[in-house]
Amino acid sequence: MISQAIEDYLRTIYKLQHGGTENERVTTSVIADRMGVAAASATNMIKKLAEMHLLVHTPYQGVGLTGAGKKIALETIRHHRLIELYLAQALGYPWDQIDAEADRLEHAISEEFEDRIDKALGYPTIGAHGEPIPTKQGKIEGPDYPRLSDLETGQLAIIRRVSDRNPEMLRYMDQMGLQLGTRVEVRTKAPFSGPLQLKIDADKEEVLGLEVAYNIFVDLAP
Amino acid sequence: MISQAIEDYLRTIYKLQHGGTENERVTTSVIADRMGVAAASATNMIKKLAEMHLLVHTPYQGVGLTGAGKKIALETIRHHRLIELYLAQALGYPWDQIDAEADRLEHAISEEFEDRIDKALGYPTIGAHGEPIPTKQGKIEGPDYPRLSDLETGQLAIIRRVSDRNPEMLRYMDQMGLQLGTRVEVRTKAPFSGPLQLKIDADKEEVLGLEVAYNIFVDLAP
DNA sequence: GATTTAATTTAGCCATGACTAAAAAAATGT
DNA sequence: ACATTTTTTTAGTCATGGCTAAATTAAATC
Repeated sequence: MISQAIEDYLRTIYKLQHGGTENERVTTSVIADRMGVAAASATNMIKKLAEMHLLVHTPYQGVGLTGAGKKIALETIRHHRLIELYLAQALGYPWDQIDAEADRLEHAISEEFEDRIDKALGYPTIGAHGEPIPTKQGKIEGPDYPRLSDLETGQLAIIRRVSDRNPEMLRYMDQMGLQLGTRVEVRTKAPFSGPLQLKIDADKEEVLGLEVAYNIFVDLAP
Repeated sequence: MISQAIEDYLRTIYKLQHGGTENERVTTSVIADRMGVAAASATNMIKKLAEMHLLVHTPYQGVGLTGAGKKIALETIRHHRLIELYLAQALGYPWDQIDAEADRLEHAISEEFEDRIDKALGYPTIGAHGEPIPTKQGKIEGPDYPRLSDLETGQLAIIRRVSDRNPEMLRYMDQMGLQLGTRVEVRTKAPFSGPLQLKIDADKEEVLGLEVAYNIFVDLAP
């Protein structure tokens, strides 16, 4: 049987394989860290998931999801993102709170519920933080946007996606007026990994640290 | 800690104490039956709940909730009924499906979520099957409606509440045009616990079995 | 009142998924 | 190359909440 814990692990592993910087090995300790459990607990679950053929484990090396594992991960991610979007759009939740709430709800919903909120939202393909929402068939695709921190002085862009990992950072972005669709222009970029000076929405100028900029993905304006 | 299982047991026990016919003892076997578990499992949980002072258990006699136990039960019932109503009103669920869905969701929601759907629904006091919704403070009150099966020939009444226990029965009521607010008139009542002949909504006549009528509560029209 | 039946409890087991402590393997430093 | 540190795994424990089988108590029947 597929328990909640299994779903959580698979989702976490999927996101580590993909979301993260390319070609990083997905190791026991990274998984344990993300799941907030002890390394031994992660080892146990990895062993179990390997026995269930949901992932392949090379001891001391890391894991990789199988087709079956990926399928479950994507279903779980779909649930999660649909719920997030529903919380934001239908119930007016701010975007820094939806991840935590969706974490709890995603395991409790039925297919019926998923279908109904999907319909209520108009069959969306993009989540509340700009991430692509996997289809019911388990397809996921979305553009590979560059990070705001990679832009050069003078470049103009539109915010298309943000990392949802740190709620405090999301709140900070809100404060700065940085949302999906916001137009930003890099006025100056300080050397040695310094902060960016941004023009936001052709409106106001702000200084933004590189760590925040690293978690914002943009579409280069033509 | 208050686990999901504890909440489920307390809610079930509360409903057995109140909802049911008066003065029935709430015994281990009745609880086990309603929870769908073996009697021994219920015994274990009852023991645990008694140790937590959430109920008082007289061995071989039955249980009674303490103030603390009742409080948790009512919170859980509030969650459940708010979710049910939300599913029906906001997502268009038919009333025979909301109980099962709410069962799964009720343990997953936060206070924040409860507050938001409460607000979205306009702070309702009556649930989707006509049951009173406990307040946040744990107060619950509602009229004691007579059962449709207790009416006499010729009486006119309005449906105010139905039992939500049997989804199939709810579906049947729907088919017959029996909903909250529906006006019914008892045309004839067959003797020896026979069926009722009803005029529904001054519209059509139908014959209704006594078991169904027993699960419908009505307001006597003046 | 004795016996049978039904309800309840006890005893002991299982799966899940956490944990700590210790052992083993891999990576790193000198 | 060898010692140290870090990562991973193994071993063994715990709490939760189910289960069955057997024992006990209460209720019902003769």
